[in-house]
Amino acid sequence: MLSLKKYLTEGLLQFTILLSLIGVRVDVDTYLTSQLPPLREIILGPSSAYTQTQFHNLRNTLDGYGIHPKSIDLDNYFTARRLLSQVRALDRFQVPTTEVNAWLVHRDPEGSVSGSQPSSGLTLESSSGLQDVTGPDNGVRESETEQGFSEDLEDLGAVAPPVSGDLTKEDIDLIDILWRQDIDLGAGREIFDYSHRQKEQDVDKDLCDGAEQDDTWSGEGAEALARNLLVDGETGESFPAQFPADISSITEAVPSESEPPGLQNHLLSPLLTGTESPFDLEQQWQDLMSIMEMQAMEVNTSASEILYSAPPGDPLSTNYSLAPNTPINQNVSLHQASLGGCSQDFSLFSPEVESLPVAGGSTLLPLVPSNSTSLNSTFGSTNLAGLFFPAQLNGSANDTAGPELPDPLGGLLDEAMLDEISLMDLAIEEGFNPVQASQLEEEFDSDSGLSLDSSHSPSSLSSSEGSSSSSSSSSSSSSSSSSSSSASSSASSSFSEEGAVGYSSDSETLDLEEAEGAVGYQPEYSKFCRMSYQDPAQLSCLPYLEHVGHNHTYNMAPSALDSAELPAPGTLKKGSKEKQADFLDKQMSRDEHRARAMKIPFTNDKIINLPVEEFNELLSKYQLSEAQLSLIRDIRRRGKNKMAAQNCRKRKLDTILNLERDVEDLQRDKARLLREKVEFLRSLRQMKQKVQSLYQEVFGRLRDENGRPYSPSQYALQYAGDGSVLLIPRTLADQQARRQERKPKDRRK
DNA sequence: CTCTGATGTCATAGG
DNA sequence: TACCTATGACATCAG
Repeated sequence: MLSLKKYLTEGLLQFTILLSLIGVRVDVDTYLTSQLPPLREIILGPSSAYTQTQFHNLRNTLDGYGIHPKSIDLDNYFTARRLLSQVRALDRFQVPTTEVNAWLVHRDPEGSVSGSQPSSGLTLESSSGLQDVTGPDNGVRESETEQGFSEDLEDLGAVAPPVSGDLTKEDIDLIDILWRQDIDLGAGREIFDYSHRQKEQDVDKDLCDGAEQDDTWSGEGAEALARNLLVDGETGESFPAQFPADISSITEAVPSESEPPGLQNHLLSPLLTGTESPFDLEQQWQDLMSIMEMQAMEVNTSASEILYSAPPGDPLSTNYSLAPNTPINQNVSLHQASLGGCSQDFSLFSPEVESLPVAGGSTLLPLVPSNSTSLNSTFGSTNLAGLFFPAQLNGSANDTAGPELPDPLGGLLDEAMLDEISLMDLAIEEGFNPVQASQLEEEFDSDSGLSLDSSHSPSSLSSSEGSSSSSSSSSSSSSSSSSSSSASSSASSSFSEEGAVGYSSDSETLDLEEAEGAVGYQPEYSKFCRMSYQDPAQLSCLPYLEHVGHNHTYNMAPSALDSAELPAPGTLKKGSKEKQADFLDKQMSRDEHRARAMKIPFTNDKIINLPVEEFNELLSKYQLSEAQLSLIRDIRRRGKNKMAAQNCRKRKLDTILNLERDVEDLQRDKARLLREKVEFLRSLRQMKQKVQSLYQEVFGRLRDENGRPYSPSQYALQYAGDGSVLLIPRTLADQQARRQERKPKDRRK
C-alpha cells in the first residue's frame, strides 16, 4: 500500500510536471484532495467518512454546558476543520480570486494590512463575501458592511485596477454566490487532506480550551472562533507554516500586475520558501500555478488566447519569462513549443532552434534539443503518429501531411503519460458524449481556455453545474446545498447545513450562520440541541427539558400518578399552577412517571448518566425494594439506549447527507474532468498541428544527393533514442509505428 | 381515516 | 463477565 501510494503520488507529480512542461495545466491538488475516494484514500489514507468513532460519546453535550469527561469537543473540532478548510481553500488554484481576497480582507483588521497594501479591486468582493460568512464582526468591518457594496466599490475603486472597476451589482452578487458555493466545495474537498487534519487538530486543541464560548452559537460565537483561527494564523501557533508565506506571496503577486518587473520574485517566493514537506511543496507548486494564472488572467484581457492560440509575441514572453526561473526549467523550448499556440512560426520550438541555421541547413540535427538527454530518458525513441495524428481526433486539423507522415514529436509523450490519459478517458468514458464535449469545447473557445479551474469560466461553469445538482438534490431531501439554507428556517435546515466534515452540528449551524447571517436560526438550533444533545448535567438542572420534543408517556396513565404528586390545590394561582404542573407532567417521560410512582429517591438523570461505580454507590445508599431496583436498572438501560438511538439516527442522517454531498462533489469532479479532457484534447490537437507543420517544413527542406526533395510517401522522419532525427524509409517507420501501438496493449493485458 | 416523521423501546451484536 | 454502545425493528404519537 505504501509503495502504491508513493508510486501514485510521485507519478502524479511527475505527470503534472510533464504536462506543465508541455503546456497542459493540471491541478494535481484537486486530484488528491477532491472527491475521488479511491485515489484519495490510496494516497492520503482512508477517509473518515465511515470510520466508526464513538461519536455519541463525543457529542452528548449541550454546547456550552461542560464537556463530558470522555469527550473532546468534536463540534469545535469540526468547526475548526471547516474554517480551516475554507481558509485553505482560499489560496487554491481553482478558487476564484474573490476567495483569496476574502482572506486578505479578513486579515485587515488585525494586521492592518489594508492600509498599506495596494490591494486589488477584487478585495471588495471578498469583503462582501466575508461579511456574509462571519456576520457582524468587529467594528471596522461592520461599518463597511452597512455601507454596502456600492460604497465598497467606490472605496476600493480608487486603487482598483480596471479589472474590477466595471463590476456591477449583479457581478458582485454573482461573485458572492460563487464564493459561498466555493466555501462548501472547499470544505468538502479539504477534509481528507491528511496534512490538514494534523494541522487542524492542533488548532482543535486550542479551540477545545475555549469551548465554553459555545453557549450560544450566534454570530459572535462563530466569529470568535474564526478570530481564534486567525489569531493562530498570525501568531503561527498552530497554522501551517506555509500559510503566511502563501498569503504574502499572493498579496504580493496581486498588485504585481501593475509592476511586471517585480513579478518573478513574487512568483518564486512560494517555491523558494517551500522546504517543509512534500505537501507544502505541492501546495506551493499550486500557488505558483495559481499566481501565474492570476497574472495571466489579469494582465491579458484575452486570456483565453494565451495558451493555445496566442501569437508568439508579448503574451508569450510574459508568460514564459517564468520558466527559466522555476526550479523545473528542463526544457524551455519544449515549454514554448507546446504553449506557443497555433502559430506556424518555427521559433516556437526553442531559442536554440531559432538561432540555428535551419533555413539553409539540410541537416536534421538542429532539431535535436540541446538538452535532449533528459527528454530521451523519459520518452525514448518512439513514433507515435497514432497519438498525434489519429484521424478521428484531429478532424479539424489540416491533414495536408496526411496519415502517411510519421509523428516527429511522438516521442515526447511516453507510455506512462498515455496511460494516464487513457485512465482519464476510462474514468470519463461513462457519460461522456461528443455533444457534451463539443459544447464544452465551444465554451472554452468562447471563454477563457487558460485554465481548468481558473477564476473565471470554470467557476461559472462549475457553479451552474453545482447549483443544478444541488437544486435537484434538494428536492429529494433536505439538501445540504447552501441554496436551501437561505430560504429555509425549519429545523431541518440545521441538518441541511451539515458540512461534509462529519458529525458536526456546530459546523451545520455555522454554515447556516454563514449563509443566513445568524438570522432566525437560533430557535431551530436550540430545538435541535434539545432533541439531539441532551447533556446530563444540563438536564439535571432543567429536567423538564429532557423530553421537550416528544413525550411518549403513552404506556402510563399519568393521571394516576399526578394525583400523588401534584401540589395541593387551594391557592389563588391554583389554576395556573395546575397548568404548569400539568405541563411539566406532560414533559415527563414514562420512566420518570414510573420513578415517581415507585418513589425512586433520585433523578432519572442520575440513574442514567452516572458512571457505574457511582451508580452502584447511589443504589447502596438507599434501601430499595427489588421492584425499585429493577425499575432503576430499566430506566438506566432505556435512558442510555434512548441517547444511543438519537445518536444513531443523527449519525445515519449525517451519513446520508455526506453521501449526498459526496455525490455532488463527484458530479462536480466529473464535470471538471470533462472540461479537462476537452482541454487536453484541444491542446493535443494544437500540438499536433504545430508538429505537423514543423514536420512538413523540415521534411520539405530535405534534399537528397541530387538536390531533389524526398517523397513523403517513401520517407519519413523519426526521432531516434539518442535524440537524433533520422530519415528512414516509410516501410520501416510503419513497422515501428505498429510495434509502438502493440506495446501498450500487451502491457495492459 | 391514512400517511409520515419523530421518538422511545426492545432485542441483539459487538467492543 | 459486566457494562456500554450501535442498530434494526417495532410501537406510539402528533401533525
